[in-house]
Amino acid sequence: MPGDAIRAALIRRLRISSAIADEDIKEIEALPISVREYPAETAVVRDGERATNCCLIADGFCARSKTIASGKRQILSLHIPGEIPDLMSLFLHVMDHDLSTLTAATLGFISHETLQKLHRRRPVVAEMFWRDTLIDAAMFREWIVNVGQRPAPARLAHVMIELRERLRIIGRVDGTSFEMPLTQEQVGEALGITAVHANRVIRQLREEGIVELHRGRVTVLDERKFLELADFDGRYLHQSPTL
Amino acid sequence: MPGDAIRAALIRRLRISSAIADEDIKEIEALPISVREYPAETAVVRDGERATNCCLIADGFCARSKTIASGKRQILSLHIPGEIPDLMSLFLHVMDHDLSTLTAATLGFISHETLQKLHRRRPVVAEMFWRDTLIDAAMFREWIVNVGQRPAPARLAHVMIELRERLRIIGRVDGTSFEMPLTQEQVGEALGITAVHANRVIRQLREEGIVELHRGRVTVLDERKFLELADFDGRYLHQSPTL
DNA sequence: CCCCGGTTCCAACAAAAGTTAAGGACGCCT
DNA sequence: AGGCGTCCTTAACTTTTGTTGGAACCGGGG
Repeated sequence: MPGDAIRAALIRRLRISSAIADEDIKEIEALPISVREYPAETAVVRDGERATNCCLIADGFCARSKTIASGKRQILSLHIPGEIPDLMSLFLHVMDHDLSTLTAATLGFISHETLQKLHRRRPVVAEMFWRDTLIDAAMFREWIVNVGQRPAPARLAHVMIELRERLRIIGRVDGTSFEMPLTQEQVGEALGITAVHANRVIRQLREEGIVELHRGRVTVLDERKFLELADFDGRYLHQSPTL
Repeated sequence: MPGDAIRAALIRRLRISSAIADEDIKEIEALPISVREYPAETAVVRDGERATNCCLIADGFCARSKTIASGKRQILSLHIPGEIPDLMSLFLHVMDHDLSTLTAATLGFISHETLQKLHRRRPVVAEMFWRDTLIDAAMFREWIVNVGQRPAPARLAHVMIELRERLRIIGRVDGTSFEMPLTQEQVGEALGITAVHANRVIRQLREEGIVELHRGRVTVLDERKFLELADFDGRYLHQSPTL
């Protein structure tokens, strides 16, 4: 049954930021999930749509974004397996942004109704999910700082390290390299710069022997320089449930 | 009793985004709140601190911000009376940013413990507060877009209009003008530009007869041009509880 | 196998924003 | 009234980023 692996990924991730009781795990494991495959570069939910489900990433990468009147697009966050990128739609039914796949992905859908019922039955689970949406917001805050205050090379390094720290938790970092399946166009949209400038910045970091980004994969060349450039403090990820 | 006016402001605001039952209003009115006065430009909670209370703005303006290693500061949001800017601390106990006053302010503090108990008693109230934190996140998303994709003059106009729409709800817009008590330094920190450039942009909008910002007060000179420049779509404020 | 479309890469030029430096306005305190 | 400090204002100059246009690369489909 494919749903099982999905549920396991979710539970593993929730454990990182909250402490869960066994009965609650059972409840989550019993959640009805309908699975669906998506090709790369496809909209899952669109800005303005009314959502009735939340979507759990079983496999693949997703991104959230907003497009303004001038046609420019801003990527707001990247999402990896085990995450529920549109949990917010549970109470904000009309989407205020897009959710789309970056790579081919398999997604599990859980209806809002099911989740609401679970929350009434198990307030602790509700709090866990609430906390998850709060971490989501914390990541947005850091993203604002990144786009607003850091020079472009540091912005790129920071996004890379954030992604790496999250991938590490699900065992998806392979030595000095990990996946970041964005085109340079999309890197630009994430950093608030043009694709041309994204290319310049990527090249600069390569030439300085700090980090390489090639075909959707990041390879760190000099960890010390990389960390120093990124100015990364992972506290905002709130990965410790004890605090 | 000073607490009453505070509670009333909170309830009025919650009503905008959620439908509330009478019993729930009674519960909120019964919440123990300890009131405290703050001078302008003072930290309320600091990045890294452990919070045990949430803070309700009774009067005055506040802002949330983060400071990076290089010393640069990014303002993340502005807050007005009736709001609870650090509701997120309820489940993210260690602050990942600063909350400080912009003007002299009177703040009401509600302990996390009290709120948790209320949530267990009244899950609907918990959902209301949850929804509030989700709207907070929606505002962060729009802030990312603003800083990442809009040219500086549009950024300024957008922040102004967002603030105006929120002030309007609490009856704080006076014809074509409203309060925005930021120094030009702070305007720069909000928009992700330097104070010098903030000055340039403010002057430009004044010279073009669009909007005037003087001594912490915005006066709109040409509403049509102002709206057009800002590219504002208020959907992200999620002000309709019916949707 | 080659062609095609989307990336990646690059250079030259234009525009936006940052830096530095300095004078002016204004409120506040004595 | 005078002095002081903060904010605002402006100019000249530098750096970063955007724009335009084009060449090279690469993978998939005919």
